[in-house]
Amino acid sequence: MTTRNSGTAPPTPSDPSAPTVDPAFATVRDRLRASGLRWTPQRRTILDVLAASDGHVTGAELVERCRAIDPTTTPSTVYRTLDVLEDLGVVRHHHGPDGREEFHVLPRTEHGHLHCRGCGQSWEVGATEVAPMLDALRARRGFDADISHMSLVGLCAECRVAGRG
Amino acid sequence: MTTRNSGTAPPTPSDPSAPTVDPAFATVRDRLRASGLRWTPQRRTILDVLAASDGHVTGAELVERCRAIDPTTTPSTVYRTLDVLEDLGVVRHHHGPDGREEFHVLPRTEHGHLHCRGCGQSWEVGATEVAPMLDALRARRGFDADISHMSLVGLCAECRVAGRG
DNA sequence: CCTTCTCATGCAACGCGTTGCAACAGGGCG
DNA sequence: CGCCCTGTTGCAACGCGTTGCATGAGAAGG
Repeated sequence: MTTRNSGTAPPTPSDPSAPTVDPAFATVRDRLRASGLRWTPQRRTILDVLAASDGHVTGAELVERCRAIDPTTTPSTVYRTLDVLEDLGVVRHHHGPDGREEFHVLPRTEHGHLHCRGCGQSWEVGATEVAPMLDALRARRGFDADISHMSLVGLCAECRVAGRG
Repeated sequence: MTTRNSGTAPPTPSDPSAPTVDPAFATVRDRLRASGLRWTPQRRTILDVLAASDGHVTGAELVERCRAIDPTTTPSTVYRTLDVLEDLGVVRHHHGPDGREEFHVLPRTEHGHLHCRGCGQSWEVGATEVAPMLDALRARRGFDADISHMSLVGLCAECRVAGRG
């Protein structure tokens, strides 16, 4: 294992050869340690992959990209690390229309997801847009729904007009 | 297999030795044929299982129950038949908190689902309860969400008080 | 009853994700 | 520096669900 000391230097974002990294990633190492957890080469690989990803990525895609960096990558390690990172708030996951996992990196704002079963496209839906329903559920049932895990399947405007679905 | 007759029984117990079957199941055979599809022993097995189920059942459970009737049952046949039956409206499926399939037999009214990640319980949520959100989505985005596929994960009142999750 | 057209079945293999377990390795501490 | 504790990894096996393909069997028509 190459145990070099690159990448995670807190005070100096001035290495011109290194890609610019979101500061949120830089703290992960310390946040792990602060919880008694470990910083390992495998976790660094996954963090690198996440830093280079945006939007929605499936679990399988992440595994594949990790393997591109380190061919010895194992699925179980990736999925277990993703669980840990979700606890830290680095990623959020929900389930696509087929039940497969989709991960969202560093969500700036809480949001849910819409998936069109006609064209397969998907959209984000902001917290404010579903707030009335969430409030209603909380008021009537005391149920506090996690919007970032929400995934609605249906038909988009285009596909409705086109008569798909 | 205790085949009890449920509350609102229509008055036609023609064959006393045969279990009383919900009339909705009786039409399945003809509706299949009307679509150029076939009525097979395997499909009959699955229909029998469904008729004896209520509430939410996972795919694996259905496979297992079919095997109890006919040990030669194959998963692929069961899942493919469930797809067909979903087209006919006999079942509806959604994905549980872990992404696994859950089937709902003969839904009387459209409804979505709430799953508590604290205690694992789940509840149905009626169409009217989420109608405002659906209307808003349709109005603002033209997106027509399928409520019966909706599955919200969160914390129920009890678990919130207990500080779980 | 037999033919024929097509749908359905079973099998085997696959894909995604999870789990139990033994071995490994961070990293705090003396 | 080296020990030790405990979190982490990799492996192998599993569970759920899907898919491609060759074979089997509904059911309509002669």
